[in-house]
Amino acid sequence: MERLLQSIQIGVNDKLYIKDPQSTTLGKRIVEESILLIHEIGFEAFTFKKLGVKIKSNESSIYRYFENKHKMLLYLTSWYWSWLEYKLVFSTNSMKDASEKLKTALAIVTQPTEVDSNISHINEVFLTHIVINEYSKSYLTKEVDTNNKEGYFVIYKRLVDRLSTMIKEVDTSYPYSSSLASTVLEGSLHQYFLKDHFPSLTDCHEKGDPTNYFTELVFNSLNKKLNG
Amino acid sequence: MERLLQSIQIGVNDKLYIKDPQSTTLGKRIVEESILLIHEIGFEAFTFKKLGVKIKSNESSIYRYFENKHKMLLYLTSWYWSWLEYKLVFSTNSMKDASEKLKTALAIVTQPTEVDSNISHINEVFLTHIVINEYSKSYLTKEVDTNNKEGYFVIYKRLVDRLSTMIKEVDTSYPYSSSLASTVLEGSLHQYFLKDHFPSLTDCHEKGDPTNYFTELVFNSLNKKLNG
DNA sequence: TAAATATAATAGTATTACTATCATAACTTG
DNA sequence: CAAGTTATGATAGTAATACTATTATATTTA
Repeated sequence: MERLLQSIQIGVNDKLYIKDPQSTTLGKRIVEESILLIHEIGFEAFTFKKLGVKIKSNESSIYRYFENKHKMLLYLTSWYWSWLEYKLVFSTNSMKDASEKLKTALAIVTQPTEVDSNISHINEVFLTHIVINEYSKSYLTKEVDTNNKEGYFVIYKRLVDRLSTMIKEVDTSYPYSSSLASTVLEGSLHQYFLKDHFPSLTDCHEKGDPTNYFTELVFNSLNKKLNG
Repeated sequence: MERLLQSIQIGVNDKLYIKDPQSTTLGKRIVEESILLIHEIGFEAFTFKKLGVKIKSNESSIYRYFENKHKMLLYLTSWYWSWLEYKLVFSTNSMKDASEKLKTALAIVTQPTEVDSNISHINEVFLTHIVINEYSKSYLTKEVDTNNKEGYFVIYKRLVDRLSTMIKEVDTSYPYSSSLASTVLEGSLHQYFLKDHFPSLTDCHEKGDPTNYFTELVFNSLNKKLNG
């Protein structure tokens, strides 16, 4: 799978950048180092000026790639969801049994990202951390609806839809497949956050816990039980 | 219940303010109008200067009540969770059957806030909207751990704990009571957000849907079923 | 080699998120 | 009711942010 992923272009909405950062060395460095810097100091404290210093380039050069840091966050998180979507599709598309398929899908979206799969200059471990800590900020804004109309969230929406479809394939009669799918995706990020900062609010302390918790949650909600 | 609530002091951590806004007319106006303004323009665009203009007072006077707008958000959201906690406690403490109790609790925490119960100068409908749209921002920061140590999230944590305890009272063997409780609280806010901005990602379009969805989700996870 | 393009350097602006100081208004207590 | 205390208001000032604009200098390409 790693080899397959290496040859694939992770595609994000081209309105998210002014100039495609994948197209130049500087662009790649901007993306690469922005992940490290946001991870390090957090999105609030992150500025293009600081990034410029870090990459020994100029603030104004970064502005030629991204309109502002919010669009950059949308770019990075879209990249992440696109990457997850590929992992999901490759792992499940050959599967026939709907329950096994859903089980695999749930594992993909709830497992921790532990190794940098070296697709590119992008550090997926740090990026996952950014998604956990900052993704909500990308849509909890007054501009959500316009941003949504411009297609900035299509990849995430498609991912929820894929999960929702897999849920329906296990139990057609279940009326909350979209809610359950969105709960799993959002909830999984939340459980990882709680594990690090509010351990008393979660039971997911060990590696496989989020996957087990959400797998049980989903299959207990559906008529056709796993392995049953 | 409304009468009971009227006589109760909603208590928030006193480190969240410099001077207790409940203690003066100006303080109450600051809180009252901040809710309207944050609701109107969003937390990012909200500033003490703008609030000063709105309440025909001075920026510097507001700084005498709150250190900064982040602490103000923590104050407002703490107030909200405290209010919800009282509603939860009053509605459930006389109940004996664990399942019925949990069912009632889930209804309280997932129901939409539709009427301003007129406890005070605080508009609970708008405040609920603020919690849905801004609460995550209060903890998704680099300062979470220090803020947490200072007790800024105690009320929320106590609420999750109450829910978690009620879950355990229905099914002692369930190993994810804290995760389930935190999923319900966070997930409920998320479903309301999706309903307004990403309707395709949720099935909760009608009034009672979030309550039904989460009630089913919880009871299907537990051994002792509702009405069974 | 000239032209085109990308990047770097510098300067400048409005706004934000404050702090500090001083004046005045309002309330409190002797 | 006067004097003191405290609350509020007005103004000014600062460093940082989030940009825009301009010009200079590399680097690439035709």
